[in-house]
Amino acid sequence: MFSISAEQLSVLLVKRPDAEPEPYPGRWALPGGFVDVTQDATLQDCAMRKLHVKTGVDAPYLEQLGSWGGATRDPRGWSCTHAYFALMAAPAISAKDEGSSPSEWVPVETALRRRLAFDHNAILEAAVERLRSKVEYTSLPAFLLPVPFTLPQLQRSYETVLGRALDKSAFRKRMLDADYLEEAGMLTTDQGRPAMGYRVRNRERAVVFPRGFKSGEAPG
Amino acid sequence: MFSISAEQLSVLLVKRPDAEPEPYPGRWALPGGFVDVTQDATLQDCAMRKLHVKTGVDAPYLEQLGSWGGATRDPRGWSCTHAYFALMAAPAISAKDEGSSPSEWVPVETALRRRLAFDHNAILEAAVERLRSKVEYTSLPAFLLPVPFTLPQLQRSYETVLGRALDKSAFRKRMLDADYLEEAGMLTTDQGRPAMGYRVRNRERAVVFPRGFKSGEAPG
DNA sequence: TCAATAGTGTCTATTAGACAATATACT
DNA sequence: AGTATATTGTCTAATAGACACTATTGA
Repeated sequence: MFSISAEQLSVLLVKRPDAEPEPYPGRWALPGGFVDVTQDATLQDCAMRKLHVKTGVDAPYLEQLGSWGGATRDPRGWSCTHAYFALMAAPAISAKDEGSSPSEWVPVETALRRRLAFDHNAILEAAVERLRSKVEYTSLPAFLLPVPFTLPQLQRSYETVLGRALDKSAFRKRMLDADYLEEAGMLTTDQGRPAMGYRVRNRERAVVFPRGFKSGEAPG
Repeated sequence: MFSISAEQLSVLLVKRPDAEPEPYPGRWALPGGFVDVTQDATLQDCAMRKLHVKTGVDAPYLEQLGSWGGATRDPRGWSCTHAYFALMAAPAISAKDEGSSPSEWVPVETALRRRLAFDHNAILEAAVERLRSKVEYTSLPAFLLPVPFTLPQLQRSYETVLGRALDKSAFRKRMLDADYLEEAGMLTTDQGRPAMGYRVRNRERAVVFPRGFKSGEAPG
């Protein structure tokens, strides 16, 4: 689960219980859990359920990332995990409001420097790589903003994920030419001229642009 | 497992046993099977093993496609499958040389019209869609050819997958500018001028071009 | 010499980006 | 007015595609 927190691309981590029978006690991990065959009709349903429990968010952008399976990734034996990645607006309140287990939004660079539970470092790396590469040629960063948002805010969202500046004029042309945004009234900001607010027309799927940004990495 | 057979993008199908205890007896299905935790260290290893058993091919292009899990996809109960797709050169001999179970290379359009076992129609659709969309901006069709191959052959491979003609000059510029091919001596053909043979430098991963072909669908 | 295919050259329309200029808010 | 930000316009360099042309083989 990704969001922009403190001007940085951040990921939600949960702390594993300290109790010994569980593997990796006390370690930070990506949110997850076991499929419950009594309530999860599909893998996607399971991911949605976990996500709702953790964040209260109902309809984020959700995409299957991949599956990791093998003999050594869990000390309890051969196991397989199904990773999804979700994009959502920065939560107003910190994620810790559940009494259950501690969780926090951590900038991805920080998270990757920690030794996460299981093979979650590898999974997070893959997720960040996929996100960064898709941001070069899709509208994904729009899902990291609360609606409505302005084009300058959207541009900052792109720049935050990509870690480099983009040209304003070219950026606006790309977004408006793709015709995936609809106007949602003027928004006044703290300072300066107000800007048009937008929302994405179809929150189910991202828009794909015909090419990436200049000198941008190509999709993987 | 995809290949080009009879000038068409084709997929390997296997016939399920007629014995009743097995679900979907006698139906055509995508090749697959259960993970064997005693010999498959990872999911990827398992996919490689299945592929080798079915086709004898050792090092094709292999990519994880996605996972399908749910309560209704297998009559025996909640199940999860991990789909990979492989690209390989057209096998000289038909795939049926195993005495085990009947299998055949079928053009994808034909295969999709059949009622395959399980949810394999959906999986095959996803695979074809992924392949077609990635062909717009990657070097994937190079893996569908025996090496060495000529640029005209490579172009036909692209055109076969995409189902439309490409401009020769632009195509050659794209391939050679990407610098992912190395020369492998002249090849004489049945008729006309001989052509330079090429092989891909790195068979592990596909090359990504900075943009798609004109009017091509964008990557998904 | 002809048919067939491989390979190259030229021109043009498109467009992403650089960057300057203008517009609109608040103080 | 002056500052800060949003939005638009102009110019240019890069390039993909259209298409004509040349090159090299065998019959």
